[in-house]
Amino acid sequence: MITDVKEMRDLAASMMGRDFAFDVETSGLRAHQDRTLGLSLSYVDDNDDIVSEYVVFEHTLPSADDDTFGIPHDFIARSDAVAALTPVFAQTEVAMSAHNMAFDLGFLWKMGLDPKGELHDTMIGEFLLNENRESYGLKQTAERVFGARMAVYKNLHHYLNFAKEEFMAVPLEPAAAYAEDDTKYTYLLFERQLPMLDEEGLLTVFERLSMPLCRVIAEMQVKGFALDMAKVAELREEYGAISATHEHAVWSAGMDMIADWQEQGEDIPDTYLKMIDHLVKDGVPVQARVDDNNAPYDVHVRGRAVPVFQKTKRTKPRVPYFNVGSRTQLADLLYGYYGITVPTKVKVKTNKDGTVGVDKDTLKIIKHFMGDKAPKVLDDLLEWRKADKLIGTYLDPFSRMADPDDNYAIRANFNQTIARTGRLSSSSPNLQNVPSRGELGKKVRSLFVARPDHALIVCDYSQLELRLLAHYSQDEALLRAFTENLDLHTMTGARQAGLTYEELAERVANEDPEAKLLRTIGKSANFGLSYGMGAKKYQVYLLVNNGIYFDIEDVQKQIDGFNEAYPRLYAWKQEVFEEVRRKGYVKTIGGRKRRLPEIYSGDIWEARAAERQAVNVKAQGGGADIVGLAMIRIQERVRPYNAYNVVQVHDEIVVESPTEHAETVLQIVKDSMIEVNNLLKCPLAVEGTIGPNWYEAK
DNA sequence: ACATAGCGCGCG
DNA sequence: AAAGCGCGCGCTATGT
Repeated sequence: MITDVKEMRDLAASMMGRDFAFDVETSGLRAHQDRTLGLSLSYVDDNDDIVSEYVVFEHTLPSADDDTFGIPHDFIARSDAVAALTPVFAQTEVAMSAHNMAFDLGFLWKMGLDPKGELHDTMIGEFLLNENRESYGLKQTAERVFGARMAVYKNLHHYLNFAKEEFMAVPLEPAAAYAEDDTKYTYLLFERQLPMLDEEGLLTVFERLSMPLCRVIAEMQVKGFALDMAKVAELREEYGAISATHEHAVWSAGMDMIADWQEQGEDIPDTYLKMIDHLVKDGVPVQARVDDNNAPYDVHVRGRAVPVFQKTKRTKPRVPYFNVGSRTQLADLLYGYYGITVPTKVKVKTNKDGTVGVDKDTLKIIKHFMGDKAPKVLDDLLEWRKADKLIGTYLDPFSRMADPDDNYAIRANFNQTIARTGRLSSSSPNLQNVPSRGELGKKVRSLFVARPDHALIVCDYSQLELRLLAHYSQDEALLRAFTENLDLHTMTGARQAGLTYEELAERVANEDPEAKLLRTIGKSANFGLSYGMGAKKYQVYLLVNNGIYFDIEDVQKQIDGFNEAYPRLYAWKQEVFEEVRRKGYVKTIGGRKRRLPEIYSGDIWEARAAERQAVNVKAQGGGADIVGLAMIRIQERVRPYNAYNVVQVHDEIVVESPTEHAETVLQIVKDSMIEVNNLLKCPLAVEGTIGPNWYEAK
C-alpha cells in the first residue's frame, strides 16, 4: 500500500504509459456527501507482473493500548494524491478500467480527477458478453472466470468502535489487500474481455455507446433531479386523507365479514387476529377497558366494537382486524362473503395456487359484467390502492431521499447492466415509473422542478419503437404514416377495418363515434399486437383499457386485421423468427447482442416466447441504442451552456439548463435526438418543450 | 427476527 | 393448458 506522498509520486511515474485499473474505497455510496478513503490501482510492470497498490487517504490505526479499537488517521492528503495522479488520468492513449465505473466517476470528479483514457467498465463488458447472467458483481465474475475466491467484505474483521459497514473500520492491512484485489481482478478482466468483445463484434457498441453513456449516467447520478418539497408535503396530506377514507370503507366491509363469521359460529382464522398493542403501535385508534387482571374488555377498534380473543393466559389478547392490503383477505371478502362469481367470458388472472386474483384488471372485469350489482367496495378498493400506491411508492420515499442541501434533489441510480434489451434501468428510487398519465401524472410530475434560475427541457421520441419496426420491415403503410407524419392509430384502425387513412381521419375529425372507436382499437393494436399478444389477453386489454367487450372471435378478426394491415411487418417478424432459430441470437441496430438459447427449448411455448423476445429486442433495444447515442451527443453539446441530463425514461430525455440558455439548449437536444438517426430508413420525430417542472415542460 | 416469493402496479 | 416485451418496489404471506 501507499501511505506517503513520495511513494505516491513514484507510483504515478511508473504508471505512465501503461493501461491500469482503478477503484475508489469510500465512506458511503453517495458521491455528493461521502468521502473517498483511498484509491486502488493496478497495472502491469516491465516484468509482466501485475502490480496492485492501495493509496490511502484516510483510515484507522490501532489504538496503542487496545487493538479492538481503531483511531482515525490521515495519510496522504487528497490534494497531493490528485496532483500526482492528474497526469496519469489525463493520458488519452491508455486504457482505464473499473468495475461499475459510473460509481467511481462520481467520486473521482469530486476530487478533481477525470479519466481521459480509453474507458473500460468490466461490469458492462461482462454484460455485453452475456446479458443472461444473474449477477455482474466483481466477486461473482472473478470466481466464475478465474476461480478466484475474493474476500467477502462483510466477513472482514473490524474495529469495534465503528459500524461494521464502514470501510474505515477494517484494519488497514486487510483493507488494503481487499482493495488491491478489486483492481487486480478488474485489470485481469479487462485484459480478457477486450479480445472477446472484438471477436463477438461488440467492440463498437462497447466503445461508442456503452462507455460514453457511462459518463452521461455518472453525471446524471451526481446532479439529481430537484423536488418541490412543499408541494410533495401538500400532496401527501391530500392523498393521506383520500387514502384514509377509502381504506376505512373497505375495512368496514371486511369487519362486517368477520362479524358475520362470528354470528355463524365459524372460527376466525389467526391471520385476521392482531395483537392490540401492535395496532396501537401502528396508530390505529383503540379504546379498551381493563379488568382486575389487566385483561382488556369492551374493546373498540376505530370506534367499532370487537370481541377479544385470548387463547391461553400466556398469549397476548388479540382482536379481529381486516387488512385492506392483504390479497388473501380481499379474496375472502369478494369471492367468499360477497359471493362474486368470476366472469367466464374473459380470462381473469389466477394466482399460482389457483385462486382468483384481486388485481385492478380482474376487478374492472367484474365491474363490467356485474354492472349495478357490483359491490360499491370495489370502487373504494381501487381508489384506496391508487392513493396508497402514490404515498407508499412515490411521495414518502421521495421525502426520505431528497437532499435538503441541494434543492431537495433526488439522486437515482441508472444501471446499464440490468435490462437485457440494453435499456437503462433506474433504482433507488426508480425515476422511470413516476406517474405520468392522467390527473395523477400531472400532479406527480409537477413535483419535479428545475433548480433556481434553471428550466427543464423535456423531449421525447414519438413512436420510437414502431419507427424501428417500420425501418426493419419497410412496410409501405407504416413508412407512409411516419414520413407523412400521419396519426398512426388512425392508420392502423383504418387498415384493420379496410378503410383508407383519409376516410377514417376525416370521420374521426368529425367526431363520428364509430370512427373514434376504430381509432381506439387501432391504438390498442399498436401497443399490444406489435409483439404478438394473443387473443385472450388482447380481449382483456381492450375491455380493461377501453371498456369495450368483444367476443373472442371478433378479437381474433382484429388481430388478423392488424397482421393484414401491415403485411411486410408480419413477414419481417417471420424472418426474425428464422434468424434467431438459425443463430441463437439477434443483434440490435447499435450492435448489441441478445442471446436467446430458449429458442432451442423442447418446450414449444418457451421457444415461441423467445421468438417474440427476438422481435421485441430489435425494437426496444434498438430504441435504447438510439436514445443512448442521443444522450451522449447532448451531454457534449450542452455542457458549454452549463446544462446537463437529469433523467431518461426510455424514449424521453430531460435536460436541466440555465434559464437564459433554455431555448438554445432545447434546439440542441432536439437536433441531437434527430441527428443520431443515420442508422434508420425511417424518419424520427421528436417533441420537446421548456417548462418550470416535469409536467409543464411536456 | 429475518429472508424470500408472489402479487400488484407504476412506467415505456 | 399455456401466445406482447422490458423494468423496480412496496407489501403480505410464508418459511426458517
